[in-house]
Amino acid sequence: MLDPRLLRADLDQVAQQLARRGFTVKVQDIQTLEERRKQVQVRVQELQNLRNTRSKAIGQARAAGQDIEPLKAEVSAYGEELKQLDAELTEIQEQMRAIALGLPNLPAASVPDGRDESANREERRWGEPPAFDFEPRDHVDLGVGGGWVDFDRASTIAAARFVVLKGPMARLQRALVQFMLDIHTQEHGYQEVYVPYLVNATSLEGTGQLPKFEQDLFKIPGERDFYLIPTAEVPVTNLLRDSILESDHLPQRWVAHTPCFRSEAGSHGKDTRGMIRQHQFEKVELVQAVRPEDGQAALEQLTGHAETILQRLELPYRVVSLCAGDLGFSASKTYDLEVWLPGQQCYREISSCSHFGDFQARRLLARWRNPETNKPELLHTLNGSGLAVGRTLVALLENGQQADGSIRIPPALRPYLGGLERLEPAAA
RNA sequence: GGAGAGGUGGCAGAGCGGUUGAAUGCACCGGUCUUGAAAACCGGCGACGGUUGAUCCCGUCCGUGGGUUCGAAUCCCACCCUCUCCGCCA
Repeated sequence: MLDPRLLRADLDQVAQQLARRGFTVKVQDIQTLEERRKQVQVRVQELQNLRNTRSKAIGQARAAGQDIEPLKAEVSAYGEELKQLDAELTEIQEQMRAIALGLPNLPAASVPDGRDESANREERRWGEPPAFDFEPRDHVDLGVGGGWVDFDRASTIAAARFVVLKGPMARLQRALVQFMLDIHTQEHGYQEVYVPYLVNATSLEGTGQLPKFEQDLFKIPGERDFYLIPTAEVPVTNLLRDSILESDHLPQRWVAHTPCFRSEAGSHGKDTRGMIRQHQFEKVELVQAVRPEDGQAALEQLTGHAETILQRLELPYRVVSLCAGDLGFSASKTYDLEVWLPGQQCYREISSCSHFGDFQARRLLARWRNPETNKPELLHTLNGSGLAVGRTLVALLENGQQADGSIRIPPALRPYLGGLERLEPAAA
């Protein structure tokens, strides 16, 4: 959520910045509503003040043994107008909140202009795409051919966009999770957390998935509705909700491994082949809460933490700065890490690292006590995948493939696989 | 699932329906004392919003939402959460 004071004080400026995203702010509607809000609120507070002071007078008059009936009649008379205006004020405030919840974050100044991903800016590349002296296959051919991956069975168990991993592939996934968690906890200073995979609507509103993007989520209806988490960002960032952290507890760094569930509504026909876009996938997520002045440096650092994983796995990648039009709803700046996939002959997103400024913190009421003012102030939050495990499997398969269909395991991962150097296809 | 207890400021914890936004303690901030620190003492210290150049001031907030009343932290109803005991159970 944006600062409501900024919305009141400089709405045109907000509209201008959001236009960079291709988002149109209904400036006139908001201003009209705001004027009415002010008018009604002033009158409501006036009436409340009258009621309070006159009610106190009743208490005093009664204590003094005076007749309080006339006073009671007077105060009752305020009741009707107050009740009506108060209801209107509540209504206006709810409308305002609904509007505010629907406004995306302001793009940071360093975010490039542009409407869609074609305008994203490549920042740097790491590693060389491998050269093959044979026609490289994609992960579906390799995985199914090796007897490690079964899409057909998954679709009979659940539906399309699910997968069954078998034998060494299931083990490889488990190894990757351990590998990533070990690096982030032991080398990068993150605390590992285990969190709920079902969350309530309030948590999703806090991080920005609700109210606008309900169609992207799996909902579990019941006496109380729950949602399957689309990313660990939701439960982990909500560790901060309604709290005030002491400054010596900052920065706060958490890492969590969770499954992620996405409905992928609206992406029909997109990436239907393979494990790139699934309803369920594993991810290791990094989350940080920092002092506002540290946010920018923290984004660079967090992105570097995710890059470390790719480097240790010897996977070639590039870093892309998302343009304003391609930014996620809550993000003010995002770097995507894109891994090279020989099967598709292109770079594909494997991690997304974002800085949210105080956008999430305001929704979450996530604060820290600034020692300089001794007042609670909003934190800045960040997160990034470190990495998406399913896509890491894809990348390892495609980049490590050999002419005979076996897969080379990068040395850094071997200790997690009992020293295994290659995945050998199951005998046909 | 059954029975009971409870949800109050950063934390702990008081609070006969009427000058209680809320005692007290801890923490925190400022000061006195001290070579320095600690201790002791003095003073300050909730959040959010409106208004303001900044104060003052005003309003709202005692789990959430309703209700009773001239007036609710305090009474009533519903819901949520926590704890204890019993049952069941990975």
